[in-house]
Amino acid sequence: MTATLNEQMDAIRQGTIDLLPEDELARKIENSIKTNKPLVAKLGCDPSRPDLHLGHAVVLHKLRLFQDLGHTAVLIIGDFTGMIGDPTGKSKTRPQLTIEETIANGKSYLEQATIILSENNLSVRYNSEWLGKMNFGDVIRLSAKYTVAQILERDDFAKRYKNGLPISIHEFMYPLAQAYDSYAIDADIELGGSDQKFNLLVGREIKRAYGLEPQCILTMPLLEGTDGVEKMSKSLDNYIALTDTPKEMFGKVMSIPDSLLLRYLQYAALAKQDEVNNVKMGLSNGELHPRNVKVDIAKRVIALYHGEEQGQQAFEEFERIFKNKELPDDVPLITIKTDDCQIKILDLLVRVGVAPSKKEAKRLVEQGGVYVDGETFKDPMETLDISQRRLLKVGKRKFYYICDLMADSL
RNA sequence: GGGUCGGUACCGAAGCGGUCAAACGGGGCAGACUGUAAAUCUGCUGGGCUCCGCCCUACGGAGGUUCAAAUCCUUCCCGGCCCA
Repeated sequence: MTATLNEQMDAIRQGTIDLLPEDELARKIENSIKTNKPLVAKLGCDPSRPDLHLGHAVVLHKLRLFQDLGHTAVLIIGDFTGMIGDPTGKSKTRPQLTIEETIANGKSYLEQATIILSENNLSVRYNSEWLGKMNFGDVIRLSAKYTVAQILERDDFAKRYKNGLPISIHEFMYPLAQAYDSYAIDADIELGGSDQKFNLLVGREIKRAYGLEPQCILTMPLLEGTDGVEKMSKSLDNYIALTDTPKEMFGKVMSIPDSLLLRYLQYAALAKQDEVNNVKMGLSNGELHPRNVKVDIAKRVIALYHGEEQGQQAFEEFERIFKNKELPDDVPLITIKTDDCQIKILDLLVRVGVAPSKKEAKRLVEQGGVYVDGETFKDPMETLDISQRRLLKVGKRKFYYICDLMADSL
């Protein structure tokens, strides 16, 4: 542990929304330096959605920082709480998962999380380990430590209650269960998205109620998804997954609205505050072009997860397709079995999978979104000869080579 | 337990016997434009066919009334609110 108290605090503070209470954390760090004992930094994760994206990455990178500062990261896989389903930010009750599902998801979560986290000072715990052992009496004792009024302070509960939407009792238990995790591992600080603030604070209270030193809390902003409005989430399909290919990442970053540039620069590309300020100035005085800034962000995001070279390649491919309107470098070849190398264009679109039904295929054609060998294909009733390889393009970015199965093998 | 209101397409939300595959908004898709897969504008948005037309499925579930039901009746399931 080489970083001084101030260095640590400065690094930790970067980009946070809440860091509470700061002086308490400073004391903990001071003590940790003195006694040479690492702090326990906790991050709980909900394995109901096992696909990690850049939104999750914001907090994970912060947890990584704690590791880099010599502290211990404890990742709690909420296999037990997954069965409750965290209601945070939801206007609806979440579906509950079975134990088997949460375990499988938890495993996949861990694999992805370690793309960012170091494996060295990482401890992974499943909260069924302690929550699963509690009996009804334990649960009642836990719930006795919090009041309905306190629980209802939480914004989404309050809103739902006011709007006459259902809240199940078990949802009240979620924050308590999460808080109990903090007690179980004796966390010094818990990280989370800004929507987790309430849950994290419950962790403070519960630890105190059980006679331990309260935890500090740290929240990071919720990164907006590629639509620019909603927070990034899989269910809204506006996410950039950690496991997306470089090309996908590049395209998705390029599709964010200009208004999100600085957010992504800071939280997806992990630029430091002064660089963010410089870019902000550059954009407003016209020195920097938004498109180029976006390209830079895209490259840096890819570099984080796939390496710099991949970033450059993805960039070149993007230029090729969208600027020069050329072909991507890996157009898939799809072979189709026909009797006479003739196929109706509608059938073809359904077979290839670009349209779920013939109706939709028809619409695509009628709207001029289907091209064969570079020419717009206008008649939905027409038949295509595929005795030779044909290039099918649907919309702006879906490319396929189509060929009859028999012809291709010749 | 009683009363009352409600459950409509991917989501929100109109419709309350025929003119309803269902207004409107969001989302999604396609096109135009552009500096980008930004923004803006336009169109489309249940499925099948012998495709300017016809047919099938669909308005919480199951029955029923009617020439005709998302719309009326019965019953069941689910939810909100009020009373107990």
